[in-house]
Amino acid sequence: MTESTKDAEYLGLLQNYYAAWHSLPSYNRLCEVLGLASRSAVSKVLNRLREAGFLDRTPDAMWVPTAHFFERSLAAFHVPAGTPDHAGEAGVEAFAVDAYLIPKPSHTTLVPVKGDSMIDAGIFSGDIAVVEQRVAAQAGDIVVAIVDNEFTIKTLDMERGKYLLRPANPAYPVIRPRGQLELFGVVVGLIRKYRS
Amino acid sequence: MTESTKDAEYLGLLQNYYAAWHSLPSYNRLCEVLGLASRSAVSKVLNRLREAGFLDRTPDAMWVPTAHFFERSLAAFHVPAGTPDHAGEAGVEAFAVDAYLIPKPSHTTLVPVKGDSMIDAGIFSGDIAVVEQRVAAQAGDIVVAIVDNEFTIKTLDMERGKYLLRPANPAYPVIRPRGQLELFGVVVGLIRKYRS
DNA sequence: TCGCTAAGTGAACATTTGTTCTCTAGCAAT
DNA sequence: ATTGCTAGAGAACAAATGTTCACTTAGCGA
Repeated sequence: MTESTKDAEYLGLLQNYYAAWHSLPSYNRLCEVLGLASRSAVSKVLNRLREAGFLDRTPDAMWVPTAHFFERSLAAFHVPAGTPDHAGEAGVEAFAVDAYLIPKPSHTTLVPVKGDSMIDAGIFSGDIAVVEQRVAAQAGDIVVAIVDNEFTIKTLDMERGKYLLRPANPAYPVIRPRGQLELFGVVVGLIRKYRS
Repeated sequence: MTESTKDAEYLGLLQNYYAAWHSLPSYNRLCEVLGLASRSAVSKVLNRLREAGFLDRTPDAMWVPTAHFFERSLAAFHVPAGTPDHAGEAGVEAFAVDAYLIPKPSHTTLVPVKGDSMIDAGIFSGDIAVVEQRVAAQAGDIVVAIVDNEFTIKTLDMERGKYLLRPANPAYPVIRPRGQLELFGVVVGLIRKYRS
């Protein structure tokens, strides 16, 4: 059961539509989106995509995307090294962004980054930090801490048995908490979006 | 115009349903999900949520969640001691990450980054670049280009009408393509994962 | 060339959809 | 109490839904 080229194209169109609207359209709309003239053809396409594992149905028979639907192609080559052989573009594998970045959704929060105190660590203002909430961390972890009632992102370090928060920017001072260090969570990932 | 407590509850139920199925149910199903007996009540709830900015409709009048729908306030979490002023910034719910980063799934590839030639731009070895494949780009864009049969990620710039590729690391030279510059795509996002 | 298969068309169908209307119950303010 | 207001119930409706059927077309191998 080879994945048909045409169906892959249909899947791409569906993914684009879903990315724009966060929802799958009705059959009538699908005719336009997929470039088909009849709803019965749409029905067949959807059933094929379900058999391929990209779609599923709710108990109410509504079409919904599966985890496979959200997988993206991950280029096998590295940048800049590597041998492109880009004609084939072979060796792309599936990659689910959400599952990769957020293994524990219930304990994870996305925190917008403000300020440039971690600029040398490649964390810029406007980035979004993926924060796993927990109370314990190790020296070397990048953490979200609460200092003077404000959230701040810094590298956690230890000096003579006491924790301190180290910025990654020489223009900022090291923070040595007076009492207990209040930890919001550990930064486990980073998201950045370019352009608007 | 106060945000009703009941509506907030309805919104939560909707968010739960959406988290489970990645789709909004039909009115009949919504009656069960929201605990209402009549579809007209459902209609009113949805319209209220639209006015509050959590829902919208496609041109085909289908209900879809808006960006607000996916937002989750930091304040919703228990923060140990104190009320940090997080300046009204809000987190985004986990499953929206994918849609946030990848507006055009079918033209997007994820490319692992190797090397430190873009380190000053906050792009490190091991990061994953979100690359939108296209042939045109503007000066200032970070692009994935093909130079000497190798993929490379650099900032695109123009000098005297000719394109050149500028690294974000003084240790690397500017690349001035001899002939035509071959573009693989434009970097529209970045993903980084800390620790394993 | 002949068939075979799969993909797409177009019409018909009973259901279901979402909307609109009127009506009732609860709540708040006076 | 009475008045107003809103949330929700319930019925009625035209319109749209998704499925099924028989039919056409295109591609492929023998």
